[in-house]
Amino acid sequence: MPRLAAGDRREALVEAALRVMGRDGLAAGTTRAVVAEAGMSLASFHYVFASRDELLAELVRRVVGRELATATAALDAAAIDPAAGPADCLRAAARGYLGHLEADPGAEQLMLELTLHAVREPDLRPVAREQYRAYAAAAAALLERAAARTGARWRGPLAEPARVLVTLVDGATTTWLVDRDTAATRATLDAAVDLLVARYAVVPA
Amino acid sequence: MPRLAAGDRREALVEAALRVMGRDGLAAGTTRAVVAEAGMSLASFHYVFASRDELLAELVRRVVGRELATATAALDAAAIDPAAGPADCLRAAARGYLGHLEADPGAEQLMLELTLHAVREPDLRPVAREQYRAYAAAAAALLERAAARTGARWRGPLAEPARVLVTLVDGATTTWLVDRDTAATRATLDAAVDLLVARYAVVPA
DNA sequence: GTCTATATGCAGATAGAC
DNA sequence: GTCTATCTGCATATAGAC
Repeated sequence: MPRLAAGDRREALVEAALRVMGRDGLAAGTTRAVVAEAGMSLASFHYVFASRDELLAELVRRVVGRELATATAALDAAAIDPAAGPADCLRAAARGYLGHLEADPGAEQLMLELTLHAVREPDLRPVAREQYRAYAAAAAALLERAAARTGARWRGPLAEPARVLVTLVDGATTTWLVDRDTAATRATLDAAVDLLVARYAVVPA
Repeated sequence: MPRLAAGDRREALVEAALRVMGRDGLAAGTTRAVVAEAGMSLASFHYVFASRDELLAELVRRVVGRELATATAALDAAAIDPAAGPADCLRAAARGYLGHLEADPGAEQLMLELTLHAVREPDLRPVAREQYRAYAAAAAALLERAAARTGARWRGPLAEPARVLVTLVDGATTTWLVDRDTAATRATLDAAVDLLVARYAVVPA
């Protein structure tokens, strides 16, 4: 193995962990499985990470960052049609998410597993809180953007509908992972979006 | 230890597992930890359960049964006020659930951990599906009862709003477990109930 | 920086005496 | 039916040569 900078090695290990744990679950992502996937030795792992939990914390931060980037990109793409209303934008974003979930279910399941694990571990709890603060902020940004692009506006503070949105995506993910009923999940999200817009948005005539 | 019938021993082990895993998580619920909690020897475990997964399957079935009983009881209690509408009933049921979640967060977290674990294990996948079928049926029964008690009725098949309800409760649970913000979760559920009723219910004047 | 080899401990499951 | 003792394997983490 060539000599790698510590940062590059951390990066490679995070990517390997994502592959292994996405495929077989958080519990299957042992340090040994991760280094095998990365083609490294076990000692190299502990050279750049003090512990497995330190890897998990970095994993969450990295994936959340990636998700946020994907979400804003999807939203921008959805708001191109000038005749679209905020409900159309949000529906398109929801479908985008659902497509991503279908394409790589393991990744989203892993995030849920990580969240539940982090909540149990005192050292990782702050990471989970940060993760959900980021989700809420992203949801608020999504709502704001959907309104701005369609000339609508939202009643009251964004925090409430943003939290409803996060709750819905979380719940829809869990439910879909169990029954894999994409049509039903799409219907649920579509209905939820309509409800959200009906209650919180002011759409110009 | 006295000689116990196999059935009684299974029951005792399931209860012990619920305590240990509710407290410290699914991963901490090793066979050894469970038998220690139950005050039994390790061999007794394998005398009545072929494997740990068999215990987990029975665990899910038992808790789901208990949850369904609690949910219907709470609904009946909520529908006593003759002036209540379906939204009032559902709000009361949501608050009842939230109270239960606050009183014993570990139990609900454990159910989520079990669901995600079951989805990964081929042998347990059918258990998870059964669990969510039961949730959906319970949600439909809840909606039906809320309508019947208040003279309202639902538009279209119950399956769609029932799925929305399950999704919401799932998502609200995850979100609450992370930030423990009861007020925000209550607001989310209240808003969601209003939305649900506005879209799906026909309330008599 | 990178490796092999190892320390240490706990997991699920079983053997076999009583 | 119930127990102690044990088999077997894998976990995280570290020591120390190169």
